[in-house]
Amino acid sequence: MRSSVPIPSNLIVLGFRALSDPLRLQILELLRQEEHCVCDLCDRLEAAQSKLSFHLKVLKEAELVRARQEGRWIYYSLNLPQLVALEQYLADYRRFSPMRPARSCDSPS
Amino acid sequence: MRSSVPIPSNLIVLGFRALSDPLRLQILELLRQEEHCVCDLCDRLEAAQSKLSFHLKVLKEAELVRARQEGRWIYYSLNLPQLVALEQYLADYRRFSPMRPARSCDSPS
DNA sequence: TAAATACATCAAATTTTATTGAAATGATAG
DNA sequence: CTATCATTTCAATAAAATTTGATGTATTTA
Repeated sequence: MRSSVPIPSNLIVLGFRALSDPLRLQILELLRQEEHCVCDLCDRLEAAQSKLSFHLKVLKEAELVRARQEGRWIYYSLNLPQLVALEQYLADYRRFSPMRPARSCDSPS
Repeated sequence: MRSSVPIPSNLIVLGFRALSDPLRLQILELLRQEEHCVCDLCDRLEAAQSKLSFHLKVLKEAELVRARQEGRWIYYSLNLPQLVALEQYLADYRRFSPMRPARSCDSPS
């Protein structure tokens, strides 16, 4: 076995990627209190509908939001468990990262 | 006032962006236990040196890692405070949420 | 001093992601 | 059925991120 470093799950990577854009973070900010339909988000964020639709898709594929259809509106809301999953991923660094002195580069372990 | 939705800080966005790549997460995974020099990371991750140098720069600009020079080696290590800052950013979503995440059985409190 | 090592940086090529406007879909009301 | 509204999807383009190989810069060793 050559690379023994664990490869992070795709959903984790997708999650952080989805969070790595200011507009998407603003969307989440709006969804924090209550669900919103797209036209609502368009108004609040002053962005074109197709633009928001794209970013909502990124968020949905990362499972950070959920979509619920009611009539011809689609309401988006936070998917908190996945946000918590990312939080936990980061929390593990705080909890299980003992700071050790470096081992010398040229002395084999 | 046109858009009243708070714009997330640049360091937060940079942080999540830095976390949104499998190789970079693998780097952090390796740095979790101890600091490493670049050549060490190259070996462990089987990646070209210039490639790692690029990704380390991304991580450094996001302030997720720190670099310390010793002789001709540069040792990288986690910058835990910034990881915690991102964790906190996500934790804030739990506050205004209608649901409470289940508490894990083995984490008493 | 010359050679070797560790790493950064640059430029070019490639890949990925974002933006835009228009067209398509799908629900609903008349 | 037709018109309308909310939203998605598409295609073209633009912009950004990533990879790669070469080169540059210290630092150490011979």
